[in-house]
Amino acid sequence: MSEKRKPSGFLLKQRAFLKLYLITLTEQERLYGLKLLDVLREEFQPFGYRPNHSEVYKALHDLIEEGILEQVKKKKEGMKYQEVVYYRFTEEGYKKAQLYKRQLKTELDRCEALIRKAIKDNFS
Amino acid sequence: MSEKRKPSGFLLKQRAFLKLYLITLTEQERLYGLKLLDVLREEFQPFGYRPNHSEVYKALHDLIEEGILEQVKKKKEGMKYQEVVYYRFTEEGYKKAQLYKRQLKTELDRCEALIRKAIKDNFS
DNA sequence: GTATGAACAGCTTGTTCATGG
DNA sequence: CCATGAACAAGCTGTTCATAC
Repeated sequence: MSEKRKPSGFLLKQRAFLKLYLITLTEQERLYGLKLLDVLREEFQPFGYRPNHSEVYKALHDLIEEGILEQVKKKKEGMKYQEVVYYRFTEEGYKKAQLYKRQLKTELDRCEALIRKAIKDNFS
Repeated sequence: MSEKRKPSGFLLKQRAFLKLYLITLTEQERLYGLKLLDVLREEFQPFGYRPNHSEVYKALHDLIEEGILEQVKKKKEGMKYQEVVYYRFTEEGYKKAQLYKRQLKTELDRCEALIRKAIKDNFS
């Protein structure tokens, strides 16, 4: 009775989108959860997109389960006691991350094409 | 306890996307449910998107509830008995539809910008 | 088999709660 | 207050069932 469902292939999901950004941000700079959320919200604010904290944490946890990232618990800079969770690539993780990014590039190109088609088909 | 949830403003939903196409197709040519589905599937097939029949019906029903479209039950061309449901704009519907399309144009532009930003941010 | 529609079930995601510093 | 995480619940969407021709 419980079958797995095949997605119709509409636009990509928020979770995948966030995972892509989290990989790229990890390549650039080591940050922790809520700080990543801040950065993302600021980046997307002009685009009317405001992710919530749970989605970011779940995306990070997904990347851990896939063996791409691992946690590093550290004291927050300047704080004596506040411990926060930073992320870095695992041994195998960077290679896996590059593969994931290549897949997402294809997916983003597809979505862009779909949206451009809709603009063309409905507004020309 | 049951609050309405505020969307985070990620990409537009499939339902809205289909409603836009159904309005435009109704402007161009009068068709019925499953035929509209055929047309849409053929259009999107190169883009890996294959909507299912329920989503198309639900989108049509939404447009009826919003007072944009109405049903016209007719015999299928060449068929004596097979009755199918065609759609046309209501009296007020065409004006409402143009408003909806203007809103969707803004939304599609926003989504395109978001995707282009993601490509730029993650693949440059 | 084609067509329409509703009911159901699974997936996605936003809100709330719990714990700790 | 900030930070992390899990539990919960609402919303979206794919599959199945029912009805009719």
